[in-house]
Amino acid sequence: MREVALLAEVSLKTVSRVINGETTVDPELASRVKRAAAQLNYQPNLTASILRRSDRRSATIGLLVQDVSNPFSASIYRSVEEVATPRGVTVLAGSIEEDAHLEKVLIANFVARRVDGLLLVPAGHDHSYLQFDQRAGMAFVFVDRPPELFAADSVVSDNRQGTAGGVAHLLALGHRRIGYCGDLFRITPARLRFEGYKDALAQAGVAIDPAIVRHDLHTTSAAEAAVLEIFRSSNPPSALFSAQNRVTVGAIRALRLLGLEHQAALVGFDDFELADLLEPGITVVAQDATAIGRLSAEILFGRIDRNDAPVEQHVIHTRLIQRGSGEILPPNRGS
Amino acid sequence: MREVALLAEVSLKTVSRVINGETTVDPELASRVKRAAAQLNYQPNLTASILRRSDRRSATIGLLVQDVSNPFSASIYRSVEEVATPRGVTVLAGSIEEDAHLEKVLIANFVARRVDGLLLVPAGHDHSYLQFDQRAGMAFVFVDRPPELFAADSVVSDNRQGTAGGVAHLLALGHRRIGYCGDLFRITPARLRFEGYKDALAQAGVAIDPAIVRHDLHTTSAAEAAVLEIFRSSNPPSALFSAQNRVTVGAIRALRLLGLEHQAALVGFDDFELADLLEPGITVVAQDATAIGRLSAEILFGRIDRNDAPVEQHVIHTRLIQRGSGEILPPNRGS
DNA sequence: CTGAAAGCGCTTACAG
DNA sequence: CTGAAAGCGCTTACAG
Repeated sequence: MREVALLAEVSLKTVSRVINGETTVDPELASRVKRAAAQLNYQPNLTASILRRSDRRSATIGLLVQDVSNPFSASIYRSVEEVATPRGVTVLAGSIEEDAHLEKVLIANFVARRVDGLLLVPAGHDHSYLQFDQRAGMAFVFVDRPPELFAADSVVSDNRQGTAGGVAHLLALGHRRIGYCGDLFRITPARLRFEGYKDALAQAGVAIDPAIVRHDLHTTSAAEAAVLEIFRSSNPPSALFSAQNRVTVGAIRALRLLGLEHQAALVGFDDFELADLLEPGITVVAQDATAIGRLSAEILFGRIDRNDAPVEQHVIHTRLIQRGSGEILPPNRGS
Repeated sequence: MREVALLAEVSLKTVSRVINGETTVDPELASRVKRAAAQLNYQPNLTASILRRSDRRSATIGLLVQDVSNPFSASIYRSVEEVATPRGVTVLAGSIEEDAHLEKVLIANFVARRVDGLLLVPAGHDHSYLQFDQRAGMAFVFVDRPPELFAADSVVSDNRQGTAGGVAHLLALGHRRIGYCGDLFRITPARLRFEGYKDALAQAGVAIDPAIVRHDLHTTSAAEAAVLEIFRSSNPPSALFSAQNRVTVGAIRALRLLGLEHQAALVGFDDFELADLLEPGITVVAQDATAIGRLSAEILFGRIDRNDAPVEQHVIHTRLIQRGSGEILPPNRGS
């Protein structure tokens, strides 16, 4: 900028005005500045401008998910971007990989870069360490999982009711022995989904059998192995609820291997591409990732603008989509 | 930092030394500084530090893909992150959406934020506008698509040979009438894949019939409509090559609707999750997105460290995976 | 409408 | 081992 000013023979301040599109500049001077900037291939330095500016806005927000390559995370990312881009805001993203330490490292990094706000799918269970940043004006919105020991807005699915609805669907068809396979139990939505499973069974007066319940299945292959084990046991269930998208894929693989895909009913939590093209089609409790991402981003921008509104938890409803796998009848009721 | 210095009763420079972990500080002073920093909840400002530092490294790279929610892009993103994170480098990402203008806007934004280098899946066809940034020291690596009118490293799949191999596979089974459905024709890999299709047909002495060739199919639904049309015609092909992952999904949907999934052979370019669980399993020419992302990132970091090596194009090989849909025989040879 | 001075939070280059 | 001064590229707050 200094060089541009020298070449255009104006002051630094005049160059700054032209670059920022202020209208109170003599057209003659403005065009001289523009010519000089083009000639020197001047590139404004946003970071310097942010450092000095009084509002201190960086026009950047951070998004921390567990794994950018999981389709659920990717959909959230995409919908956040769709809210941010029209505002001229850039999204910085990162993957936490269910590691509470990595969560802290990435947040510190983003805070050090002075993002305007942070969208967070947290791995940890104590977010009190964020209170200093929050007091210093950092805006936080928790996505998919609520904050713990910390007050911030959140946008989550109705994990408990959604799961209860999916399990109730199986119960209504006459299933009485329904297995359950879930993601890492320490993750709040995983715990809530299990609560929903218990709710539905209790409502129907069915006792839980720990022999057909598995937690902490975090990869497709772990889920596959668990489902194989459950269905190879002496007293297998007639139906299964898989409480996460990767778990559902593992369950499908296991049932295929056993040749049981048309005998055992399956309902999964979270929808995925091609679920309708499998045979049978996979019945799911679908989350609305797009709505979650969009609302989270909108709330974050609201917080960034004025940080005084009371903290709220927003619940996005899930929807049961029947495609066949969840409508398989139990043996005693089968045709 | 100034406030920390005041509270600890040392100079600004001493605080800077402690924060940056320099060892030439009296332990007594160092601990006083640390206490003061903790008490004031001091957060270092990375952007200010970068602005002043002589090497000017921001420890940030930019990644521009077409659509972060496409599984191919998501895999690249993930593998780039796996190279960047251990180096303490943050990845800034954005979606170009096949819009050459948006490409320029996002690049300008990233350059203004002084990223150390840029990984780019380009939408445009004239990258000469990047030469000023390149001369100013910005490192570029083109991913999945080569640069045009511009010299930079690139990492791409062997689109032409991979497609030729997939089509040759169908020809070897006796298919003579093979349809082709491709993504936006202006995209270089789309064009190269079509070249590969033509290569294989020419090699086998089979003439191309434009009636069963479609380009510019950019969404699943557009591909589905095109495939419906091709197979509903009076002279449908016995096999189809779908040249992109979304196109393949559309083709699968169309063949299902027509009840032809076990009659018409299908080979797709780019692998996707669950391809093996469909009936029939989908035969694909698989790209190694992880290798592409990883190599691209490594080359970029090499460029950032020393910018003098000659520009290279790296080709990552594809691999034919036979799963059933590509092994369906033509009617005259059918059992 | 234009510009000279000060300063954002930090590091450099130097002197002690 | 420690610190006072200058400056990274920009904007603010003011005077003209």
